Amino acid sequence: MKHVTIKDVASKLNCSVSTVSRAFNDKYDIRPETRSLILKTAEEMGYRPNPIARKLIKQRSLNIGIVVPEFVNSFFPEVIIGAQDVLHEKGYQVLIMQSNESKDIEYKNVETLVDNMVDGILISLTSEVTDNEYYAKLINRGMPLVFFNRVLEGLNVSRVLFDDYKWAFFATEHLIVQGHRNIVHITGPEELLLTKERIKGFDDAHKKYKIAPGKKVTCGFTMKDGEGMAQKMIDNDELPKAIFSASDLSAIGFMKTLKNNGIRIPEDTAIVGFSESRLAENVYPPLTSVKQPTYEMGRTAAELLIEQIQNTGKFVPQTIVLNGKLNIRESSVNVGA
Amino acid sequence: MKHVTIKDVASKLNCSVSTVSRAFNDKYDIRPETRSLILKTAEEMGYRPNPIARKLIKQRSLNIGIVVPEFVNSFFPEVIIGAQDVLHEKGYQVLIMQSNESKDIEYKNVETLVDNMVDGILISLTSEVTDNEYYAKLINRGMPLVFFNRVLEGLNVSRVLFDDYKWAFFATEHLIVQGHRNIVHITGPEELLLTKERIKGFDDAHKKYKIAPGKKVTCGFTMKDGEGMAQKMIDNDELPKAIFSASDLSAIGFMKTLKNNGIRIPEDTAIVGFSESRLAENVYPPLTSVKQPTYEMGRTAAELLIEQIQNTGKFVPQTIVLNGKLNIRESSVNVGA
DNA sequence: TTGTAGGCGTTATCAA
DNA sequence: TTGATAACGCCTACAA
Repeated sequence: MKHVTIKDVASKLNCSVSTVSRAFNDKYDIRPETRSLILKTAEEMGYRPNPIARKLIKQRSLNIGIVVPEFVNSFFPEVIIGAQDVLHEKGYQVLIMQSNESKDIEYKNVETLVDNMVDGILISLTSEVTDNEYYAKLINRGMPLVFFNRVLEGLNVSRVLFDDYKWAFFATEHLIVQGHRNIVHITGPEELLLTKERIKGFDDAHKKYKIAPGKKVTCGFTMKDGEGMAQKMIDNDELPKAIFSASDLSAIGFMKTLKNNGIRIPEDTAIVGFSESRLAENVYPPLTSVKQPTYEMGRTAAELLIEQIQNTGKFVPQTIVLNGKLNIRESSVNVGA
Repeated sequence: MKHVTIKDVASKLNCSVSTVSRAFNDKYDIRPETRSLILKTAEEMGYRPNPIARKLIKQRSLNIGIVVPEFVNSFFPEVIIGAQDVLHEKGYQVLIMQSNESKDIEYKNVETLVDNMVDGILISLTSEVTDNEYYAKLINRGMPLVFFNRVLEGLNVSRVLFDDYKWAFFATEHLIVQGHRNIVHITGPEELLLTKERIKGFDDAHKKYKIAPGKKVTCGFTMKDGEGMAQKMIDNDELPKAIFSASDLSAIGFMKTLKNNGIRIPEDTAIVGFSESRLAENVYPPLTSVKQPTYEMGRTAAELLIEQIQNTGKFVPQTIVLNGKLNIRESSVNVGA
């Protein structure tokens, strides 16, 4: 497509390109009448300064990139909306990229954003990313970066995360208080820090009540993953009395298979999910789940990033831990006892 | 952040920038050894051609923009994944923007993409966009464009949409066949073409069975919208025997209020949704809904766009209508009769 | 096979 | 207050 350029405007008005440029850059060394004439003419001609050329010379874009591992769950979209609200307000445009849980795509996404000279990046990692090297390099090159939700350790970078340990602890404790002694934790991908934190919370809750540690099984975050896990347990005849799942979707998939097999929830098996989605309160039976402050996570990450961009050099990375809430519903309430 | 440039590489190797450039552009007028030496050195130095500069000179970016009105529903994310699969394969990077159902943000998003010199745009409109003017201009300027799902009429542009008329007809017919004669259609925002099509389908199904036309009430696409609508009907004592809702979310919100008021589904009021979300089969009772081919919609739109980009000028815009499926579940099956 | 130079659309520096 | 000109990083005739 064709762009009207600064030259077109200049030649139409018989003035130099620098004058036109000045009119658009709010410098004061230009006569007001000239300025308004230029602006008017440019408007008529449909001229808009080309930000590509501008980027090239200014080395900044007023664009921010957001990279998420997936957005089939409502979790990331909600975070993005929070971030977007802050960034738009500050005059930034937001470019979103999703990595489909693939490390290769994630790296490509980041490169694309770097190539497009975004001023900063908000990122949540795919589960395939386990080592620091790539991002250490990026940070070293001076790209303002904030990790959220799925983060790495050992990097000098800001992070916004959820207190996975604490809420896994509470979720487990809730099941224990309901009288359960045979709880299985369906974890997320083992590489994720949040998985490790949730496992720790799960174990410590057992310790507090002096119960033998519950079993852990690794599982993905999708509904299909949950369905498969349930089927496996049923087939092996090792379905526990209670399940604490690291994701709502896998919990709901799990429930689905149980229901199809005539197993009652919570009477036969109680279930607690994590990372509340809109699904939780609408499935049957309604699912007990840990609610995370998604919108706030996006806002916080965005604010941190902007602060960093505005204070390059003297900015000290921080880690902000957000709080949550356990929504108790029928899927875990011991109606029998 | 600092970029290694072509000059750095050239001076390191004591050659000219054009030689380096050539090495990266796979032209054959370069000695293989020179080429591989340059590539190797560049790699070591961390040089990557700056696509901003490249865009400026080539006037193309290998980037495609996708603009969606929202992505809280899983509908648009699924479409995006379909489009992304095609585009990645063709070597394009995908920039996603969401408009939050606001016309202003939508236009800004489009401008940002144009400014970033994307090679084409896939777009689904916010409900606030009702006139052609803005997009007519964009098309006129030569930006390759494909509308999907939420489209405009009267523009010379490719469109991928769903046969809303047909499936609204079938959904309604299903309720009629179940014996219902008092069906209310909860529509989407009136401005949307798809809303009009669904209303037409709803009415024509009534005609076919020679039943007096059912009532229509306008409503948003969110769960809250559905909840409010149900409450209003209950308060006014005008709850019908059957509901055909233009969105799963509003249908589910509707169900929620009904359940809270002790109204049985489908015995007291039967419900059919539209645009199947993952929720449909997991809520209680499971919701009858029209399933749309989201992933395929994304693929098709992307393919159309690429075709258009590759044949600028001689490309003839097409409208592709995709098929769907009615998933019949408990929420609408007449158990009483 | 390689180098030189002009240009993509801007902004910034210096003269005028 | 305005204009010429050199960047920004790259590509591509054209010349060597």
